Amino acid sequence: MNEINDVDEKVYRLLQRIPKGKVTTYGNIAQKLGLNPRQVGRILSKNDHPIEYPCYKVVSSDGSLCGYTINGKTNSKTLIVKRNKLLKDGVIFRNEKVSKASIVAV
DNA sequence: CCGTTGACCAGGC
DNA sequence: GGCCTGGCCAACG
Repeated sequence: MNEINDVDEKVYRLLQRIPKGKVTTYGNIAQKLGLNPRQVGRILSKNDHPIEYPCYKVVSSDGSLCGYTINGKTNSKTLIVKRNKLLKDGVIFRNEKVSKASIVAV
């Protein structure tokens, strides 16, 4: 059972606000909500809602993909899923990283 | 209570 | 651009 508290809900709201074809960073969200970047990652890893919320639209500050937990597991497989979702959204990739042009601030 | 562990980040080289 | 370091701070055992 994942209970959604206030902070979590704010994070998820911001996710839904990211334009199609764009992504944002953990640090950006953190700053927006006055949190530590690590706390944002923690929230997403513990309360991932891969269907309802586009948590895949969050990448590291340098554009590289991290984590992406599905059903409590994080591995190369889930990482591929994340990349595919981003590609499908029209996000531009530069090697294995998201191009800076696709990273937007919320 | 303490040490370890992260879906991080900025700065220095 | 990549690698390393220090800082960060809640959660866990």
